[in-house]
Amino acid sequence: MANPELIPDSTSATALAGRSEPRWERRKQDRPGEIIAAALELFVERGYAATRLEDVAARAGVSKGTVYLYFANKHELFKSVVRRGIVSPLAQVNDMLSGYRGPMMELLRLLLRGWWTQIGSTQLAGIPKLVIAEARNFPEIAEFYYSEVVQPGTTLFRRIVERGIAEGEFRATDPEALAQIVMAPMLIISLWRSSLGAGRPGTMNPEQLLDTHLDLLQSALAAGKSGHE
Amino acid sequence: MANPELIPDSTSATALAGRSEPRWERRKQDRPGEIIAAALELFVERGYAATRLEDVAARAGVSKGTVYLYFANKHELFKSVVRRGIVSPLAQVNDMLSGYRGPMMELLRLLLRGWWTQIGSTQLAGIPKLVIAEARNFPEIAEFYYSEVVQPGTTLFRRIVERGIAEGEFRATDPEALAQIVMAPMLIISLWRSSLGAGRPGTMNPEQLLDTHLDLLQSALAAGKSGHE
Amino acid sequence: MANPELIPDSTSATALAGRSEPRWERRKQDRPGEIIAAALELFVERGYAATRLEDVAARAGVSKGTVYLYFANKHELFKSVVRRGIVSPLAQVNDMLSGYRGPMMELLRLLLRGWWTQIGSTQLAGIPKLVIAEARNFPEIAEFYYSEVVQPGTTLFRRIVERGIAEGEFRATDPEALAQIVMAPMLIISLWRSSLGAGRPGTMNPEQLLDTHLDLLQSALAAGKSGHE
Amino acid sequence: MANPELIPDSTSATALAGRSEPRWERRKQDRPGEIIAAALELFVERGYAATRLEDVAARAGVSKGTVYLYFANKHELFKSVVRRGIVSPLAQVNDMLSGYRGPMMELLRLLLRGWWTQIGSTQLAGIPKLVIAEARNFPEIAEFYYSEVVQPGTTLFRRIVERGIAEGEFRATDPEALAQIVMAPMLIISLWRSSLGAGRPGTMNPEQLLDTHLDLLQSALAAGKSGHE
DNA sequence: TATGAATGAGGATTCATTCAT
DNA sequence: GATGAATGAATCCTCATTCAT
Repeated sequence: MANPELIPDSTSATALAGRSEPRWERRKQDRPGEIIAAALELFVERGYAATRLEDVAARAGVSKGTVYLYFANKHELFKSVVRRGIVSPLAQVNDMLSGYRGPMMELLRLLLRGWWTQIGSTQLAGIPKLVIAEARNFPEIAEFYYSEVVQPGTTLFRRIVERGIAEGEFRATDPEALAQIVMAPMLIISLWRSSLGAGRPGTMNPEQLLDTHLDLLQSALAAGKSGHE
Repeated sequence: MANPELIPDSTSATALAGRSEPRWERRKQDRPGEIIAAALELFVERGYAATRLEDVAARAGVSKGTVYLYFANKHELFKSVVRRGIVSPLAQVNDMLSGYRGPMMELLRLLLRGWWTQIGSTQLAGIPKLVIAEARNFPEIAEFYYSEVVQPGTTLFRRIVERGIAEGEFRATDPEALAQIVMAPMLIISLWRSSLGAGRPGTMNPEQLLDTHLDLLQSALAAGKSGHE
Repeated sequence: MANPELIPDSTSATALAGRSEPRWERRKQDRPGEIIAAALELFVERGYAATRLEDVAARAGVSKGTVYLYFANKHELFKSVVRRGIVSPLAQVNDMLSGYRGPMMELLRLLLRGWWTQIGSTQLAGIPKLVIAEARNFPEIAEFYYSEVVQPGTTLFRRIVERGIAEGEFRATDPEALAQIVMAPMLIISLWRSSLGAGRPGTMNPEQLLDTHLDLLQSALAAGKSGHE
Repeated sequence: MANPELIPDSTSATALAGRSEPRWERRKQDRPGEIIAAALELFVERGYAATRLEDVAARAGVSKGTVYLYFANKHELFKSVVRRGIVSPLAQVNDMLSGYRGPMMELLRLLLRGWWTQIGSTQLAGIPKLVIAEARNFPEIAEFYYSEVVQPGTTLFRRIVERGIAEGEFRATDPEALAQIVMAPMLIISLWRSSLGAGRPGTMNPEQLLDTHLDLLQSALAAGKSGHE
């Protein structure tokens, strides 16, 4: 049996264009893709255990048995949902990075804003909630997410910060903690949109939040250079 | 039947003293308290659905039937766990605030460090994960958490910021977004400790993270004052 | 959890008395015993897979869930049925043997007739069919039955035969094959009664069959002594 | 639709020659024959319910749908397997009998040894286990097996015995019981080979068993003539 | 109060069967 | 004829909940 969730997305030329559609659009006859999309919605809405396979099937427009045609069991379906939900964002980020030249602060701005248009505003924003909620019950997923998202993400931002410091753009600060602080608002936005904020539109303005966050970072990192001299 | 989870915690004189024990310690023969404590552990570890009442009973050292003596059903037990997990932190925060006089930046430092010793480093840090994971299935809990924690918390920090700006301590910034940014690392720490980071000690240094966060805030908010003049 | 099927039958003073009741009668409140008895009937009637746990529960007069209170799953219930169905006959046989003194031919007669009254004419006669039908799917049961019934049984009869030969009562014959031949009619009777013959009363006369078998054995083994001289 | 299982086997000239190949060899493109052969193996190995049609199809080298091209459903496939497994042996026996002249004891020896080479040592030996295990769930098969195998077989051996007695070759004995005793070892061998003994090569020596059986019969029946006079 | 045996609704999973291609 | 994707009835099993003691 083929592992449909591992089929890489063909291309991503438009990655920086700001489309809000997920990269892995539902193609005609892409049964596993349709099932994963339906499962993502329901898992995010209700959580793993409260999601019945029958509902996933119904939302995907197939029968219960069809789900088992493509996924060995609920556990595997969940893992496929998360894997695909991780693979796709990673590709987006790589797109954002490729060939960047310029100030580090500008890169941070590009990444956070790109994250919002490519990921944060899409269904993919539901993945962190899923992973956080089920990490204890899915050690494999936790390990996967840690090594494929958390670590690379932290490393990415740490390197940007380190480069900024090295080039005199930023003042000296603990890079590890700084990287975590830079990423924090993205997590807050994801979680809010897929959890408490789900029924409360207007309670959070993600773009405003990200912009304020970037402004503060710029001030803090620039200020440090002269302010402490 | 009494609602044990609503019994207020006796006193809180030692709130700022830095104890790491939860305020609602298990008293002798405090059956409901023991059950709630056991339930909190298991709910955080496994999630709501994956936690069996039988295991809660076993961990509390009582029988399955006894749980139903104090809680109408699993739903109510969960709500009691979260309510008590919220009531307690709120009391702590109020303690931290009462009678503060001094610079706002110092108050922020006091609050975040106090949060770590009083809440973040205790079992109570598991509550946010619970609420985030089950918000969709427990609208009542979501509403409760939103109105009792999120809104008051945001308001609290917003007012501090506004006062800091008014008094010339901070530069002008969007207070709502800033409040969310100030709180973000506390959420990140809570979630990390109760989810992905559970089996990965040493991957996060909360106190370092909070300190760096506070330093950046200080730089950013102070920098602004002159930087934009 | 206690292993109810391993609780030894209290006594067996009446072992040779020819009761047709199973030794492990259903005691008041012996839930597991009642469930095993019901399961034995249904497994023999329909086979393992075609027996629904719900039907077992219904025949035992309990609910579905109660079955799982005493047996981890269908597999374990089946194993318990077979184990108890083996333990009991073994005790019977030991009773028949204890303290026997006399001619070996008489012992064979005693064993086969005792088998009929104690086992062959009771529900226990259904066990061999179960084991034969499911041996491939239950290697553990197969191993258990082989080492606890087939081997000891063959050894028992082989020793009787060998002793008969040594004492000049029987003529020399291959003891292993002879033991299998001596036992064969018991298996034929068991299988007939629990399978093809179930709806065909009168098609087999087990006592007549055993008597004829014993007569033939007597003739064959005695004849040999002089016939080959 | 043709009933492929009723197509008679072409010839049987070599019936007494001792081939160990089944008579109904798989001919080129004999789809139903291939499916039945695969089904026989799996039914014997696992039992009726535990055999999945998909596995039968796979072993026969066809697709699941193809099975339904030739057999209305699983039930019918099973009946076809058993019918063909019965038709074939019956033809073998008839071959063994045709034109026999000589002592009855010699005929018994011929039949039992012929049974071993033609049936007992082949896959056909699995049929009795199948029939015994599923008799209750397949009354039609039970009836068929009873009327086509058990009754004719018993009648055959009864007549041989009666003739032996009438001609003074054997001593007087209950012919019905005797017939059953004569046949018993064949059943024991079949069941052993297809069940408990499947993973235990060397635990039974069928030819030795049959020879000992025949020797005992000869002694018993001959001895009787003079021994009881 | 406290217990734990008993219940049965709910949901994951299997697999015989169908049918469009 | 042949295929195998799709279906959904059937059944195992879990666990929240009840209640007699």
